[in-house]
Amino acid sequence: MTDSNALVSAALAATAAPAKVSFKKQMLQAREDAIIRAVNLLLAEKGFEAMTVDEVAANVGIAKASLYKHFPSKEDLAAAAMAHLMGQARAFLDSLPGDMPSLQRLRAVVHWTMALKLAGEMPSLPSQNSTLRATLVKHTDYMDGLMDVSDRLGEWIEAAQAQGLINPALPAIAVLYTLYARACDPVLEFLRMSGQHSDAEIIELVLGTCFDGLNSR
Amino acid sequence: MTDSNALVSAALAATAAPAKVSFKKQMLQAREDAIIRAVNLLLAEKGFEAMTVDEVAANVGIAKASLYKHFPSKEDLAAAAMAHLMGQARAFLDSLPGDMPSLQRLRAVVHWTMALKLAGEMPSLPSQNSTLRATLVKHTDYMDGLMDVSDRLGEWIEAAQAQGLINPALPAIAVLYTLYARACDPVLEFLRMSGQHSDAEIIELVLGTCFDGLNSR
DNA sequence: GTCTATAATCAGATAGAC
DNA sequence: GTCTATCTGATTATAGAC
Repeated sequence: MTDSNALVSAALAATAAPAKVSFKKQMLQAREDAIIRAVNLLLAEKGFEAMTVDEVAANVGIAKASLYKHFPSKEDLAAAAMAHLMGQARAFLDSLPGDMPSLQRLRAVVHWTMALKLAGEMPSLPSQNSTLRATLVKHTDYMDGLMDVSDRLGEWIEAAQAQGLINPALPAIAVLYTLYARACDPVLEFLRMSGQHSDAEIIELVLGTCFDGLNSR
Repeated sequence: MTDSNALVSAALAATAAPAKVSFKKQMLQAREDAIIRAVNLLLAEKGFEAMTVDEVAANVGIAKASLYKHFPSKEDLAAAAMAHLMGQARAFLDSLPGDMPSLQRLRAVVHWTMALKLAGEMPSLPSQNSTLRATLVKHTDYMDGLMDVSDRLGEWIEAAQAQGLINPALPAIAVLYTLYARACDPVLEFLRMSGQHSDAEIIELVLGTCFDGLNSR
């Protein structure tokens, strides 16, 4: 090996070594993204209990043991999917025009969650499973995202109440919970199963009953 | 054995035999009622998937094998609980005063279902489980009850729409599904967990958002 | 890190004595 | 019909070679 080759090697090492690490990290991240996508779809389709780790591995196209190298438990798979969902939600909140009124923002968010659910991309978790809850509250990415989203929605709710557009007699926390609950509303699937309406019509219907109620105005 | 004893025996047989069958049937029915009560509570507390047949047997105080003499599968346990719920619902519908306006009837029904849920007596089933669905649709008691309840609620909905009290632009089926969905609304548990309101206040809150919406009126 | 193979556990359902 | 004991299958998780 000549001196010039040595120099070239050194130069390559200086640049390629970090580049190779980055590439490996990219591959790792890409695989984990694929896993999370698969988990998300399965959670939306059949829920946490009915989803099996074998299915996840099969859908991703890797062995189950490889899955456990990335995520230490089934609960962590679900937590990662929920954290990803929170990331999507924050991105959507960011995408709303700066001059959009608070009430319209809230409607837009609920519209987005309903569309996600009808698209089969809204993961649903049991609210009673205690080991799952424990994993979720320890997942800082998820919890940070959830709190950020809640804070921002809470501000919009209070602003809309101050404008007299949302019923000021309702506790803001009750409004927030109602919005979250509408993201998982089974009425969406029921109406789709009835086969009488398009997805867009279903969303308008349920969005309308959420904000305007069943009674006439 | 004397003739008189024979006569007594015959008389006892004529009366006691049917009485004994009735008694046995009563005991059987009482035990099955106890089973259904236990299933109902467990379904309300942890849902179908998390409920185990061992738990049901333990709560009733009998062996698991005995349980399977009464009900052939876990799905049939859930179906029996749902049929029982439909029976309760029909009794409640019957109990409403004959002169009560349609809209008030609907509100009363939703109030009743929410109270049941907060009391921990509203069984909740996954809407995706296909083998469970198959068992449910084959259970004629349950299906008859469900259809009767739906028919009667449907009439009240259309009457309230004809009076202009419920939004006539909404398909009646969408209103019906919404009322059913509010019986399982997770907002009830969320609000209770927040610890800020009494059960009565929670029901009024959620009942209000259901019929009046989140927006101001 | 990925794989095959396997451990360990749990839950639904049943056999067979009484 | 009720019991104890067991079967059967599915599922989470891991060991160990490469």
